[in-house]
Amino acid sequence: MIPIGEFSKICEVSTKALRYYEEIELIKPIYVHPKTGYRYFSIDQLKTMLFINRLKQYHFSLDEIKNLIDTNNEALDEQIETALKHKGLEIKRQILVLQSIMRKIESDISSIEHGLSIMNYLDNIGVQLIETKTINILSIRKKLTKNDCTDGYGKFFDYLYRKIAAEKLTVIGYPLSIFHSTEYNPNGYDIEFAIPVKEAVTGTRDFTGCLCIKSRLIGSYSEITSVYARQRQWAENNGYDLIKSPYDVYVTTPYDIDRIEDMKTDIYYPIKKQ
Amino acid sequence: MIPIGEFSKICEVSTKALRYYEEIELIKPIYVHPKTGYRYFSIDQLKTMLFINRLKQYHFSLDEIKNLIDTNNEALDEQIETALKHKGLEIKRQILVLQSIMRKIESDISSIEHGLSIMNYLDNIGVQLIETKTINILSIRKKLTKNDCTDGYGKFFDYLYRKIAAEKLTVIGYPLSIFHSTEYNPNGYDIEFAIPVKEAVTGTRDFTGCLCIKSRLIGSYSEITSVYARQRQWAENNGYDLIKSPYDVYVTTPYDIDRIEDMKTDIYYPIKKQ
DNA sequence: CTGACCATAACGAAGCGTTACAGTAG
DNA sequence: ACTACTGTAACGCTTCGTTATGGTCA
Repeated sequence: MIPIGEFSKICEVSTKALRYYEEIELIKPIYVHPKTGYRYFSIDQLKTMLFINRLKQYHFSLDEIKNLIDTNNEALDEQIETALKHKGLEIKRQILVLQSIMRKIESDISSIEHGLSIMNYLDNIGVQLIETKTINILSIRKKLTKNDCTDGYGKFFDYLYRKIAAEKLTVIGYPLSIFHSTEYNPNGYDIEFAIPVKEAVTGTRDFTGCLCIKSRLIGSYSEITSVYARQRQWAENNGYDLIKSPYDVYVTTPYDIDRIEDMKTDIYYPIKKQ
Repeated sequence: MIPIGEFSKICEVSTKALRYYEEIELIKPIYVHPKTGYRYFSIDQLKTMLFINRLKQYHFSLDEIKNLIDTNNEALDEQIETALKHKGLEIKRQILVLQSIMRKIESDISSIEHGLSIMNYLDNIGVQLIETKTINILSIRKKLTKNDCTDGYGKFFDYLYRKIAAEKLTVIGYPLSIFHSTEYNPNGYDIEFAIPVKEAVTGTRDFTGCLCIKSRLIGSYSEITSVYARQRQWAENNGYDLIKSPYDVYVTTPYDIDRIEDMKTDIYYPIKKQ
């Protein structure tokens, strides 16, 4: 029977934490004095506590840990193994994210060292006025949630390309996606994926030409907001209003190139004179 | 003049977030209608907002961002560069931590696949009873905060080794550290760093021998709690009480070996019969 | 008039740390 | 009696998301 303070020292877990763990029913003292409320733990609970510590070190949340401990001992190890593998993947993803952040930070630092402001690139985003022509496109329109987006749009284009192959259609332009919902919507996006084709068949439609501004985004798609911001600024300065459904033309795709930094996307935004 | 909803869409920042940012004075609308309270932003604020987004992506806290933005524009870029470099180091550290977690997870998974429970190693920690001899040590005693600890104890031993070299003393044993404070203390530790030497000179003292239990820790020092837990369990089972000031003897040091997994540390805990 | 947009206000979440105040073990 | 330990209770931190309720713009 070990009082809370000593238990705390052995496991290197604060008494506050131990009380909190009791509250959320993660680990309970084996005995609580009915009058004083003093908590007492057993030597055997050390093992449990060390297990909890280890999982915490692996970035498991207390809730996840609780689920792993609550499990009755049948096949516990299997569940732990599954959980560990799962967490391992999560950690790997985090590492990749951090590494990509590192690259961006380094690139920003080198910008500054070359005398450029960190947001300088914004003013360098070119904007040109262009009158697009009406083209025939094969397309599917989808309402996507945030999650769908992180997976990338590849699967939708795959679908279109399969259809093109099956029906022997003739591709006459780069793939594009048309954003029917306004740019940012926490619930999801309404996006039409399209590929220009020669033949007018079922599933194709006319994509009407109009007056647009066009900018080229080079590099990761995550910079897209900057382009929209710049276009809006340009429109304001030149007396135009942005109107419905901007669209992106993928001049290169991830299939074509190795490095995200080389990706090229043209952003078109329909406009009209104020 | 852009109302909050549109501004939100352009920057991909929720309106709730924008209102919160106003509250903490990170970015304020240029105009708030006095009667309706409607917020309006300017096109120029897009740039600021995108800058904030970027720093957020780099894991800057809103507070840090605020400080970088509040700064009057003199030498702003220099400050940003400093901040970026600093954050870069932080990210690098995080990557290292995550990578070490990955290795541990993988090792645990392989344990389980070999039919071992994940906490199995605990029962394999050996404990032996031993009567140590009194030795002469050169030592310094320090009160350390948590931060000092994460840096490692190297610098303290460096100090001792320099002294040994300067005074031409004879080393007669492995370096050790004696924990005078009880094991876990949120405010810091009271630790004595020592190296056994032959000569009795200023700065040396007798380190009195006593009855101890001894366990060997192989691998990262972060498993130390497990050893303490195991020793306590052993003591309980065998009718001993742990008494003051456990100490660690570094049989290998980081200088000697490449892989943390090969590190060997002997943990001594003085005991007495109940 | 309707629907989309905006406002304020208060609570919640994760995992404890931090007072503040008072009883208890040895 | 003294001191170190323990108890409960309540608020704080960070960054918004989530209702709930009601006014406003086109």
